[in-house]
Amino acid sequence: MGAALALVGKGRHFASLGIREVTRQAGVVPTSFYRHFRNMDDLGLQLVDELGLVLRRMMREARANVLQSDKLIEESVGIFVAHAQTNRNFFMFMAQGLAGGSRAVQEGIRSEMRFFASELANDLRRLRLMDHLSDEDMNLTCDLVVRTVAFSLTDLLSVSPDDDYQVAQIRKRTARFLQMIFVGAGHWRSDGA
Amino acid sequence: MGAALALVGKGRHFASLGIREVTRQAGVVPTSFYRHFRNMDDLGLQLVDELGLVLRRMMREARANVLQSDKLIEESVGIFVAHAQTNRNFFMFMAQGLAGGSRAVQEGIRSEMRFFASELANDLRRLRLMDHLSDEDMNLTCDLVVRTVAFSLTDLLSVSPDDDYQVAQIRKRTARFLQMIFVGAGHWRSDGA
DNA sequence: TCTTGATGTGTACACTTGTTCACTAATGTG
DNA sequence: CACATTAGTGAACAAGTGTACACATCAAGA
Repeated sequence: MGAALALVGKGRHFASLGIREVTRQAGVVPTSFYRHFRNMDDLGLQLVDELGLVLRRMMREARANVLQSDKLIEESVGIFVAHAQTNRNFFMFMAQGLAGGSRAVQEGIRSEMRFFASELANDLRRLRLMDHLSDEDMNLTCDLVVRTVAFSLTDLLSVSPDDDYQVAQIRKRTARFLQMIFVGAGHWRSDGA
Repeated sequence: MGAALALVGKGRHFASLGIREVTRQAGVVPTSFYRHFRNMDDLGLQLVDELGLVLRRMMREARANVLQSDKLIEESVGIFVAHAQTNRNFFMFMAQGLAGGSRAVQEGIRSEMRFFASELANDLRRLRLMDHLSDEDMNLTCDLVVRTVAFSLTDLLSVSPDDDYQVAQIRKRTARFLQMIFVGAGHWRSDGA
């Protein structure tokens, strides 16, 4: 799995990886592959599972560091960007899987995102933010937030992680996107405005 | 190019297509490929060009049909969904290229999206909508709108085009996303709210 | 210490792949 | 008509691919 991620990190698309290629990168003979996975799709699914863990770690850290701050959005985006950089390959895999890849992988990533959005909704409720929103509209909002961040991920991954200026630019832009969404949510009338 | 799109439409990822595979689908001998393209990346780039045409056609139709209506958002989303269905393979290719694919293809698609967003900004200015936004914030808003629609594209493409219920659901949800964004933009103070 | 389960190895096979080259059929322009 | 350009063909080659099978290594538990 590490080898596959490494190749993805080098710019290859997961869908184009072959068994031999992956095992070669792993420094292992091709037949060994079958000891762990039935095929590449299987490998992809296990990567999605592990991606789930990464996302959960990120969420935990966000929750711990963002409680008391009034700069909730900037902080959260900052944490997201930091995690995306340290787990760059994982997030590349995720971005790739959002649209392409096997049906199953795509569905897996999508479901991780749904989970993430619903956790975000819980947190906002707990912090008594956006209290006027119906449950449905709260989910709508959080879904939109998660999508926006996910899209920013593709921006982030398309620039060098060392290009501090561009990274800061993306961070700022993402934060402003979220601000605009929350302004919209703040003025949203759940009874059909 | 049609053959490549057809394969993408069948669920294969563009990045995983090979020359022989494409020519086979095209009913032509592999060597013929080189009469038209230097390699698969080249094919991808030409597809991006043609995608640009498709998007422009869509824009023209949206402009023609949406002028007088007060349901601007719903209408526009409807037109988008309709085009996404009739050019399903093209839009699949686009969705795939958003995150993966070769650097050049990705940059091409991204630049189409930027163009689209700036055209949208022009239109809104011309209709004297969101007049209080600075140029920069107008661009921000339109960029967010285009991203949101692009993400909805991935939803749309992951359900059967005949599943009218799900398609309608996605259309409604997308429209509400956009409404929320525009509510946010409407209350946005360009001097740092 | 012997057994067992998990992991890795080496060889083999039948296909598929990208690309080359010289050749042929079709097309439209002078 | 003749001619030049464009598109398609068929054979060939070295390299890479997925997968099967029998065998080797090794850690852990009895």
